[in-house]
Amino acid sequence: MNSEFIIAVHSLVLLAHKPDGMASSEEIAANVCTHPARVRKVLGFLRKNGYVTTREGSGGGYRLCIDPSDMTLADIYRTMAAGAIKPNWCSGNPDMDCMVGSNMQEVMNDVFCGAEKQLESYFQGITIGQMLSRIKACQKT
Amino acid sequence: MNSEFIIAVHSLVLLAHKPDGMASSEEIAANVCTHPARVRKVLGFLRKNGYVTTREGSGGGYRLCIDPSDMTLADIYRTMAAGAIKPNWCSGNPDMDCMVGSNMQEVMNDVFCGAEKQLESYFQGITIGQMLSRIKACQKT
DNA sequence: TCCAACTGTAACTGTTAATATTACAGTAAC
DNA sequence: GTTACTGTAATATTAACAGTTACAGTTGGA
Repeated sequence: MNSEFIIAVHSLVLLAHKPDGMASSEEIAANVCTHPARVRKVLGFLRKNGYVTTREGSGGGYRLCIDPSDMTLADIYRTMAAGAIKPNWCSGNPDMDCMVGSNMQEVMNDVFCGAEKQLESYFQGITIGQMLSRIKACQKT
Repeated sequence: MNSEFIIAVHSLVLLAHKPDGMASSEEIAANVCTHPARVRKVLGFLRKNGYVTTREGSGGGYRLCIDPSDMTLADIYRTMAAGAIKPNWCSGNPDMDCMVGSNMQEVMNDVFCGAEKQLESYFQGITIGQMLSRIKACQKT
């Protein structure tokens, strides 16, 4: 799994938690524990997909523009990490003479496509709002 | 996802397909498209978990010792790639002052554990025997 | 109008993980 | 005892990933 998915989710939860729903890349990076440039890259994707708005210049930053309970991890997965569970390495070779070796890539591909759908349906059931609730629950205990 | 999972599945399907259910690391490696030493490593794991038997020395090799229709991808996943969908990178830090940053690791971990279970239940529904059937179906078309 | 605080991007570096390769000891069949 | 294997460790080699630097473009306010 792509770690940009994690950065995206963490950033959105943080924005949902902030009273004014806004933060700079520097503030988010400190919370996520990474470099501001990386946060800007990830949140740039989220902006292009309509999850946040950005304001450049002094006093600028990122702001959530969707209700946290309407945003699922599946949306973010599709945006940031689609196809991430399938390994980039693959076995066999379609030009091969053997039935197994020549068709394995196609069959394996189908298997991972199914796995991806399964994963997406799981992520579909978790919203950013729920993530925030879970974090609050952690805090109490 | 770990590519050793793919090598394991491919090797087992190949063994299931062979009339005598047997092959050497060299033969398997040529079919999978990797190095024999890698195949030996992966099939060593499978031997330790009781899926294949090996015979050293001349005329030796690997032999399937479980019915292909009793062996699911979930078994292989647990053996070769457990925990593979969770990224090794993680955001936040438990020692942090912020509620979001300090609890994100734990919540994210729970999310990925759930995802893993979901994936395993999907793999549970696919056997090595079915993989071979799918490959035969590919061949016909 | 200039300065300070931001985002947007691209280029580059360093580090880690994945894969390939080599090597050789151990084992079994002929 | 020679040949054909597995088992395993060590060592390249390569690709992926995260971190960093740099700078142009934008905005708000002194």
